[in-house]
Amino acid sequence: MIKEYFKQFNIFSEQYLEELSLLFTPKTLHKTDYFIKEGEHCKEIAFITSGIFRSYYLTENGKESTFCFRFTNDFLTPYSAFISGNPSMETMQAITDANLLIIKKEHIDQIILNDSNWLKVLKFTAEYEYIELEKRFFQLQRDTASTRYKKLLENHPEYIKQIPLQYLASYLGVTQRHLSRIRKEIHF
Amino acid sequence: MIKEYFKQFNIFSEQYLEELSLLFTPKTLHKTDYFIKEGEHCKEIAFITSGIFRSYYLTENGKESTFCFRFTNDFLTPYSAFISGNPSMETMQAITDANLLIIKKEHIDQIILNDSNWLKVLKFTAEYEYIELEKRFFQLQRDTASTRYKKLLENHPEYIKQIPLQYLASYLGVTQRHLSRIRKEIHF
DNA sequence: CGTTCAGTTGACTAAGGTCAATTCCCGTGG
DNA sequence: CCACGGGAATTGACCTTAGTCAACTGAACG
Repeated sequence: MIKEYFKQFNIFSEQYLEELSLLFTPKTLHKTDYFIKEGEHCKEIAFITSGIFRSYYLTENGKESTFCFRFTNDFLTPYSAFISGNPSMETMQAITDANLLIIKKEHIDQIILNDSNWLKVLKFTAEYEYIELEKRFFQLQRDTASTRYKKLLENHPEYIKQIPLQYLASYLGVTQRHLSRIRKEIHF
Repeated sequence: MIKEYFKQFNIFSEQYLEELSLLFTPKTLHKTDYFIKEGEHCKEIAFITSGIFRSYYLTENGKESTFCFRFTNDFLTPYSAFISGNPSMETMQAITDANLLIIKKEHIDQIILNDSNWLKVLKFTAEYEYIELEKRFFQLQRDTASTRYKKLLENHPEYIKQIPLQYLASYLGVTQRHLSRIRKEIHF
């Protein structure tokens, strides 16, 4: 739940969070529907009440490179487009049927205006996202594809269970052909 | 200059920046000296008045993987260790003789305490660092080593001029042997 | 002139990509 | 219950990219 998420900051009163919840409106997406496409501006943010999303961007030769996945109880936003105001590089697509709670970006901008509690939350979020991305960067730079798969298996077994191999391969930065080789080698 | 850097935020008065400058103390490092080593906590931040630094971390087989470089007029800090308070993954080493202006982290913590101007600066910084890192991540995930080198040549020719190939190769995520191949192929 | 350090190159190996064929799985309709 | 159609995953054969190790070149400098 949204309220649960914001409680971790120990900043907002129960009543405030109650009111905040009212600003979100439900929305349903079906498998293969888009939340946002490359080139669009970020006009809304969503909280995923059910479903899985994939974020990808396009390479020069027109192929898709998977950046990340978002699951139930995650927030869903093209983060760099959200903070920069630039058009999104990412395309975010539902890979299962999904239910969202949506809030307009203009709403957010109003809420956080000159509010140092929200400033703290956004600073925390940016720092958190940085650290997570840095971890992935380190892995991508120094580990072999096989090591990356093994670590994913340890740290995020839910990825391997719930996500089609085609997307997993692209997330790990290899082809599906090669991921198959890796899986064969590991599961002996 | 430090004052110049903070002027971009249009937040601080000339006088405030003057006082701020006084909190920094000069320090000289020689080529191969360390600013911080892996495992240490981040206790100070530096502004580079002259020199070049390299940040790297260690891989499983004991090799070094170069994360980034910092030049004159950049700030120098193991950013993720700074924001998280955890021991640094990064080792930061001078690759030329260098002059720094140092400020203690405890000083910073005092200054920013409940100061919403500084909160804005730190939020901006975190978001900026996130976006820069995301760009590099995208490149690493989708481009070949050859493309990465070409882009570096376009966007940061100063890297190629000023940094030993050994470190450049590691920054690009390849061996020096392979970088040599790439250079040969490009410079016809 | 030797020494040292940075960069290049050759020969070989390993990791990973390409393309296409095949198998597996599962749902749906007869 | 079976047939078959389509999407997901695996595999084979071959090619390209990148790593390993070691020898070599070349400038820099006392």
